Order: sequence, then structure tokens, then C-alpha cells
Amino acid sequence: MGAQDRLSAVFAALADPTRREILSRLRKGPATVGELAEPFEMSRPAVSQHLRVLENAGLIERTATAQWRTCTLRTEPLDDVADWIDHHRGLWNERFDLLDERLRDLKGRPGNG
Amino acid sequence: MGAQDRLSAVFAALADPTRREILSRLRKGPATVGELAEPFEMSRPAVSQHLRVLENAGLIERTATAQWRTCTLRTEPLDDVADWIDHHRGLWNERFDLLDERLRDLKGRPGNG
DNA sequence: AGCTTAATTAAGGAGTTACTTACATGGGCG
DNA sequence: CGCCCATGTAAGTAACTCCTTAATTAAGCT
Repeated sequence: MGAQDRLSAVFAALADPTRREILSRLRKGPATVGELAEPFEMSRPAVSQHLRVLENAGLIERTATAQWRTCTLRTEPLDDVADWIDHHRGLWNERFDLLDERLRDLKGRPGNG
Repeated sequence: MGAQDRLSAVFAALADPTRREILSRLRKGPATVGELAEPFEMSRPAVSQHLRVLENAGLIERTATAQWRTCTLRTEPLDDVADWIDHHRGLWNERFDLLDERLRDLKGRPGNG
């Protein structure tokens, strides 16, 4: 596939059930590679490679504490994906503009922040 | 990759710039394979294969009129993608619940479509 | 029927993905 | 130092992706 651009890399990263499960698990908080690998029947190197794909897509961040690599979820790339999806669902003209307008309205009034 | 489940198939289909461009073009309305292939430098069979991937993912529908195959955009699969993305962005607890509540409020009142 | 147009199918090749097992790295501890 | 632990890297393989060219199907035209 060769994921040239950023958006393709993120979509490709999300196109695998194992990687999506890993991200779901990371929603509950950071975890080590061992913890992430536990629910899967595949080898640790296989999980490592999945984590590299997620890291390259910007979806996780890895920090080294002693010999444990802690993985943390990064949701920024999902914003681009959401924009693309919503745009192609037609939400920008039909429904989302109205919602966003309403939200700005709510935020603009005092006592709502 | 092997796209086992539906969601993986949709993500995989969207992980290619050519296919995303095809979908973008289809937003303006249905088009034939020839029209869709025109802006690309690749061969027609290549485009046909991209269209098959999109069709398998449920993102387009093909109807045969004479010898022209008209492709139409189907946005239903994007709903599942949007749900997954929004869920993992944490929007369901922070912001989206509020928005949806407001929307229901607007819809519930008469004179709002 | 024969030719053109529109599109798909068939066959194949270069590159990638997703896994495997075996080995290497590097920190904590006796 | 020597050993274990948590992880990463290397090398190899089966299956898949994305593209190609050549042949095929199917509809309309003369």
C-alpha cells in the first residue's frame, strides 16, 4: 500500500482489528507492550510491529521508563479522519453547520464554559 | 491485510488516495467508470479494481445502463466509521452528548424541519 | 455481420503486510 | 559480572495490494 500521505497512513493503521483493539484498550489509560499483547494470541514481535504502525500514524506515543515502554493514545490524527468522514457524509451542509452554530451560541453565553 | 470484518474493509478502502478522490468526485453526483478514470493516469482496469474495493466496502453502488456502469456514492458505511472515530476521540462523553441533546431539543420543537 | 465504445476479467509482476522464530539490546538485581 | 526480564530487530514466508498488458464480454451503429 505504501501509505504516502498522513491521512492514508491513519486509515491504513485503523484497517486492522488488532490495532483497533489496541487503541480501544489505550482509551482506559497508558499501558506497556506486555499488557497490550496479553489479550492476543500472536507473538510479542507481532504486537511490536503493530505498535510501530500506530506510532508512524501518530496514533500512539511511546515513552521508555526503565525496560518498560509505555504506550499512550494520541487522538489528534483522528480529527483529520473525522473531518474527512463528516465532509463526505454531507454533514457539513446539512446538519453539522447547524450543530456547530448552536454550540458556539452556547459557549458564547456566560455560565456555560 | 485481508479485511475480515466490515469496518476493516471500509477503513482499508479509505486508506488509498485514489479511492478517496473517487469518492470525493462522486459527492457531486453519479458518474461512469470512464468519467471517474479520466483524472488519473492509471489504466482503466486499475480504476475498475479500485471501484470493486469500494463496492465491496459498500461505499459505492453500480448500476448498468447500456454499456455504461454508473457509480453512486453510498455513505452508510461512513456512519460506522464516524461512530468508531468519535467514540475513540472521547467525544461521546465530553462534547457530543451535549450537541446531540441540543439537536433533539431543536428537532422536538415545531417549525424546525 | 463487422466495427467501435465501455467496462470487466485474466494473468502476472513488483512491492507491502502480517505474521513467524531466532537473536540482540538494555535495564534491574543477585 | 552473570542472569532474567521486557522489548526490539533480523530474516524469512505466505498472502495480499496495486498496478500492468492482453483478451473478453456486452451494447450500439452502420
